[in-house]
Amino acid sequence: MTHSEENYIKTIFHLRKNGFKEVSTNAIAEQMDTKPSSVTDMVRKLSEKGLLHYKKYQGVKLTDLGQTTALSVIRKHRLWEVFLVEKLNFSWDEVHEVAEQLEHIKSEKLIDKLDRLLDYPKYDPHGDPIPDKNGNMQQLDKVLLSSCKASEKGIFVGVKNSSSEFLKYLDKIQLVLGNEIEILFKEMYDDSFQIMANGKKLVLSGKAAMNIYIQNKK
Amino acid sequence: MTHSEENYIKTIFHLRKNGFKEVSTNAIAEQMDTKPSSVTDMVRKLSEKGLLHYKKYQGVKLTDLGQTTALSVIRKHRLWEVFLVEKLNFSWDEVHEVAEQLEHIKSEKLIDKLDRLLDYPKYDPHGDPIPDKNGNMQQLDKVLLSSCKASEKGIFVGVKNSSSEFLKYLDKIQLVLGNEIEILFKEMYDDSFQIMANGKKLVLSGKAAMNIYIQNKK
DNA sequence: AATATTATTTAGACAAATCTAAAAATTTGT
DNA sequence: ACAAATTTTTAGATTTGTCTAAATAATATT
Repeated sequence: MTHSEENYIKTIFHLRKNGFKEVSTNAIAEQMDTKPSSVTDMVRKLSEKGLLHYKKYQGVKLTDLGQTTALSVIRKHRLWEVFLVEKLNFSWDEVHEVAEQLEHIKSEKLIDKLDRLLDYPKYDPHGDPIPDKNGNMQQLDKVLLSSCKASEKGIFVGVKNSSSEFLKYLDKIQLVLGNEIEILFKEMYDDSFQIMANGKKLVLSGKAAMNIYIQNKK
Repeated sequence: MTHSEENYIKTIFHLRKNGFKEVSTNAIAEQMDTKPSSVTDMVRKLSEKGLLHYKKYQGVKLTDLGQTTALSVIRKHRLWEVFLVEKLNFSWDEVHEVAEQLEHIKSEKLIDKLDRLLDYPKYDPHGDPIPDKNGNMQQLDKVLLSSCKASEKGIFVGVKNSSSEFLKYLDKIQLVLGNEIEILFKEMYDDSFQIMANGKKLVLSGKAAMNIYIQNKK
């Protein structure tokens, strides 16, 4: 598989996960910053290779082989991200770009050994689950902060958007994965939140709250 | 720079080092397992990019920019090899292929941090020197075992040929980088050597002796 | 020095991944 | 339900890196 093919498969996997049944040509094109006509060509090729189901005008769906392939690439990406943060002291907003390259290195032995070096991590630096060798991953039942009500408590376990700007913003306000969060107040006017985290009071905009996952405590 | 371009530059650097003034089209083609006509095309392109000097029918020579580029790729390759052996417990005969892929990852920060993680190694697992950020490397004044005479002593500091077969052979006879070697006898009939290494007597063929570098003790 | 051999380049083609522009199919709106 | 808007596909072109086959230049041989 080429880098490009792997990127298509990975993108289709992510798009499908985000609630689409069949993934449309335009959606793929937009996500990958390419033209719909290019997507049609590639999708046809991937279909011939048995990685996805494709019928003209009807979008695509990964086959089992396609799923497996996607999970393998995602596993590599996330393991490399952990390596970059844990072993090389990258900050969590710097790792994505480099991991995009590293995920295409072909060596099963390399990934197995990397996994062992990192002590078989279950989550990447952004809280996303890392598939194991068989493609199984441990998904926390997390909810968006924006969907929570006043007085609820939880633990900050992930971000929805991993853009560098958002991650740097979280660094600045010292909100760190694993922090306990208590919702003090929700402002209905603009959907902003007052929370207590890490012993400090914080105000989060509605936009920020829509990108923070917390694991609810009952 | 593309992977392919980097591979050409690296190959040309190595060929030139091995005693050629101008590197010929055919030599490059043979080394890279491609056709001379492909080399001509690529060499023309690299010349336009200012990485090497090229005049028709007269072979090529790297420019300063080309040298620098080659050393940068070689630095990455060798650092990754150290990482694979030291941190992931690869054996020295398994690292080359994976490092061939990793050497093309583009991130200066990554390499700087990897260098630090490994504590700024000066040599790779085969004894080859690792260029620093400025392209400087510490070349030992080593000689081939095959060029030595009886009673000479030295330290095994490198291999000329890093083929997997040769490296596995050395593993089998337990000859390890850093071992002290004493030449007991050179058999003129077939250029084989009797040596003492590691407290053990070994017989090395002329072929093996031509691929073992030792640092002479005066 | 003329000829044979070898090395190198040129010309034209191909596969991969992309693009633009136009055509066709599907979906939407009234 | 039919026209309008949108989505998707097709057709043809481009770039990169490669190839084969033929032509040309350089080198070696006698």
